[in-house]
Amino acid sequence: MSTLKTQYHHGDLTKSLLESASLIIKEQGVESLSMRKLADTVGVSRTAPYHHFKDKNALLCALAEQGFYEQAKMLHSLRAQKNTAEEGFKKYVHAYLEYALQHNETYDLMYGRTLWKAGNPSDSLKAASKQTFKAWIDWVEELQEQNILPSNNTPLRIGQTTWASLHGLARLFIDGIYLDTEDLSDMVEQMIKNLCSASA
Amino acid sequence: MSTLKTQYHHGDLTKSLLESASLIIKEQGVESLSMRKLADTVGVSRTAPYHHFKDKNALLCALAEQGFYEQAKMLHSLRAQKNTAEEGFKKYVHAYLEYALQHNETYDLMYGRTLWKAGNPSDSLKAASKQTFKAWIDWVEELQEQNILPSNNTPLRIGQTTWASLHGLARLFIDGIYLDTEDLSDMVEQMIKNLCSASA
DNA sequence: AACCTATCTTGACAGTGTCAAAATTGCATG
DNA sequence: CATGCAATTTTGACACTGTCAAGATAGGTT
Repeated sequence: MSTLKTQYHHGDLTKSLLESASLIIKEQGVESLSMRKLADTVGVSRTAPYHHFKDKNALLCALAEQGFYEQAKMLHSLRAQKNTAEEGFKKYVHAYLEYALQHNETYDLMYGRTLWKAGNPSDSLKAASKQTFKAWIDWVEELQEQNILPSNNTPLRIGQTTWASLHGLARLFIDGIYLDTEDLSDMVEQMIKNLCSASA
Repeated sequence: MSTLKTQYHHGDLTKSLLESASLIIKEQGVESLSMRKLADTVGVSRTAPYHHFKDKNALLCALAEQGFYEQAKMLHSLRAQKNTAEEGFKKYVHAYLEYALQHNETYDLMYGRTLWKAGNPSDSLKAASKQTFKAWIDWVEELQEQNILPSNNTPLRIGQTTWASLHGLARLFIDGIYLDTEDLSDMVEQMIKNLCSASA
């Protein structure tokens, strides 16, 4: 038994790596995160990180997973507020996009091709994402009952399409296709109208 | 004056490079396209491509630009068909997603972060994209007049949000987040309902 | 025939991810 | 307390990447 599992040489390399990596991608983008530079900034040799993460892919998966937990926390705190169902939904949509834009690099890892297509999403990442999605679908079902989202299809379908819409909006900004963030709130408002109108 | 500008050693390297690159990304993804391997498959030395494209970035920009022209062609041929406005729109939505999924790697270059955020979109790429977008907005205006798309906002806003929705749907599949393409057509149908319902 | 210039090649450099083997170090046991 | 074990870190190495600089080649023009 040990009191602190990773107090050997560095302190807590795993944690340090994640924090440093998170900072680097936030400030310089995922593509300029290299295992070697990361090791260097943490003050450790090139290959040390490989004893804490199998891969660069594994490191990125861990970052993405953190993102899902953060996002879930946000969702829960929003649902805890006493809002009308409609207000709650609107606030969530705004919050979703705010999160996406503010943590754009993490968002990209969570929902981008880096991990899901080009990479190899870890089992725990898949689990985290699935859980988030399930929570969303459950809420969609409620919102349908409350006549806020359209009921012309199953919760799954409505959940998929509305999520896709938010996701698409997020990506346009995140990926640098749209740059005037001034238009954003207007676009979000219009998107909400699009999503809700079918239930009116 | 020369009859064939690039008949020197290879034939038409520029064209060969684009074709080969297009094939490689289609079959193996953008991330496994390397300038060196590309040069090799075309049968030319490592740095030969650099006399035809300043950069890897420039090569990718050219590929993306081609994509925009293809997509524009598709749009025009669809508008040439004699459809009701509504049918025309529906067909376009389906066609848009079909194109995105079939040419997923090109689509990613056209609308992804590789060029627009991490990279450096060329002027002609920007122009092509802007033109495509403008054509879309013009059409949206028509569709609003024909009461197919909602009129509760400007053509620009409606164009932005509906495009974002389609884009988001496309990305979910392209990026490997959604894998059951069986659900696709259902999701597209629902998406169309979402987009159009506000005008009913 | 000579030259110019577009084209292509060879050599080189800095950077990447990551494997294998060696070195270090802290903890628990004899 | 010493010894050994296992977790941790390092050094060395390899194959790969993009791309610059300098030289070779060869087609068209004068």
